[in-house]
This record gives sequence, structure tokens and C-alpha cells, in this order.
Amino acid sequence: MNQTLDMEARLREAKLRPTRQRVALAELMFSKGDRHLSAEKLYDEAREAGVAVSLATIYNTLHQFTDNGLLRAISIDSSKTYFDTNTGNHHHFFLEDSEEVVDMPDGYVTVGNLPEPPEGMEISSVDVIVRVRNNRS
Amino acid sequence: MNQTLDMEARLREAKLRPTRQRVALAELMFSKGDRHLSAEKLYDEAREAGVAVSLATIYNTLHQFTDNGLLRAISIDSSKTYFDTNTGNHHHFFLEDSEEVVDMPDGYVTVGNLPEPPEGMEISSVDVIVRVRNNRS
DNA sequence: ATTTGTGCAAATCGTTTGCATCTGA
DNA sequence: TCAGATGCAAACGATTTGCACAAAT
Repeated sequence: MNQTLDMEARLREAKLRPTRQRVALAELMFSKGDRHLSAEKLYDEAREAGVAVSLATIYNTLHQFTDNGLLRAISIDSSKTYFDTNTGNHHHFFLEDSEEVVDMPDGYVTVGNLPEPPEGMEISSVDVIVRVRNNRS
Repeated sequence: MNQTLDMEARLREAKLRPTRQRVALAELMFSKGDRHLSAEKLYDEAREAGVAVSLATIYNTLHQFTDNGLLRAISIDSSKTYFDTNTGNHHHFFLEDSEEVVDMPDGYVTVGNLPEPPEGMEISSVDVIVRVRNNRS
């Protein structure tokens, strides 16, 4: 069974037209387990894989996927946005030295005793980021 | 008692020369309780207050203050960096609608059951960000 | 045939840097 | 005096946008 067909179905479910580029990018992102990609990194992978896409399309695609629930955007480091293929509830380690984002499996981390959000506000999400570094820094 | 003198002392303690601009900026930042400022916002406040500083100096100053423990940098939203005048241990609410950062008093939020950091790594800091929005979005 | 997506290059935004000029100790 | 600070404008890197062209339904 061709993976491409699965991706097409997946895109249709997300109400996105399965165009050449979207299918190719979806395969790159979703065929290798959970990943945390920056636009630039995905762009490089696409070129390596011989997929012709422009950087603008990478950004468009990443945002469309995010809006339609296929990806989750993570802002950890000002300057770069990471897109997480794991949209489930979980938190992250951020490796300061290599600027990599690593999943912390769910089941870990409990956040307790949250104060009330400000008047008229509701919680949209709770992000826990544990910054780590090489212990000989 | 002139506030300026206090700020000068404070800068000296942090091993920074109390220059005209640094003293002025420190006063703007530290005289009004805990604040979360972006470089641009501080720049605007400085101009309003009639303090002549360039944006480059604002950035330099903000980073020097951060390196010397007077401020803490927060990356919440890719794209903008916020500088927190509260360097103590605490977490934040991020108001998605207005893009404001608000302190969550310490004593709240307990993070439990953290997994081991990856091999050879040590925890540098743990950040909890609770994103909130208007409940009629 | 329409609507939606794509590519390119130019534009934007926050931030940084190079360098000549000033200023505080 | 003279290391360290400042201002300006140009450089930057990530991201967005405008618009003509191409592809999907």
C-alpha cells in the first residue's frame, strides 16, 4: 500500500487539498515518528529528498497544517518556531546547546496549584519547558 | 532622597557603569513594580520621558542588565523577547489577545514528576507558561 | 471554469553589528 | 588617558506578502 494514498486521505480529513507539495511534505514529516522541525530544516530535507518546494510554501503549509490540527507550533526560543508532529498533550526539553526540542513523554510532569487566570480569561494551554544543557558548561 | 542615586548604586553593584542612559532606563524599568517589557516598548517609554537613547543602546542595555542579573529574559512568543524585572522564581500567564506577559505569583504552580534529563544534561531552568485568552473567542 | 495553491522576489519585523565618536572613572 | 558606551545606519535571519502563474475539483 502506497503511503501517498494514506497521506492524501489524512489531508482530506483535515480539509486540505492533497497537492503535490503538501503530500510530499506530510510524508517527510509524518513518516519518521515524532519530530520537531523548523521551517528551514524541513526545507532542507525537502530539497535533499528531491522535492521542489519554495520556502514560502513550506511556511504556508506548516501554518495550514497547524491550523488544521496536524501540527502543533512551539515557541521556545525567540527567533525560531518549531513544529511538532505530536499534537497530543505533552511537554518539552529544550537542549540549549544544540537548540533542539525533545519530547517529554506524557505521564510525566504534573502541574499543580495553578492560580486563577485573570478576570474574563480562560486557559488555552499550559506549556512546560525544561531547559537543559551539557553539565560541563 | 534622589532615586537616581539608588539606581547608580544598583548599577555599580551589578558591575555596570552608571551612565546617563543606563540610569534613565533603569529608572523607567524598576520604579514601577514588576514589569515585562519588550525592547520596543521601553524605547517608546524612553522617548516619551524625554530620554534620548537609540534602539541599539536599548538592546545593549537590556542584555547587559540580563547578563548581570538585573533582568530576566522570557521567550514566549517567537518574535518578541520580553524582559522581566522580577528575577525571582516564578512563572507566567501569557495573554494571547493582547500579547502581554503577567506574573503568576510564586507559591503557585508545582511541577512534579519531571523525567530525567537526557544523558549528560542538567536542568538549567523550568518554565511554565499558561496561555490564556478571552473566554468569548 | 473556478477556486485554491505555489513560486518568486520584494517587503517586514525584531534584533545585531561595525565603526566612528563620545564619556565616565 | 582610555577602556568602555553610545548612536547611527547598514546588515541580518526568520517570516510574510503581493502578485502572476499553475494545478486541483
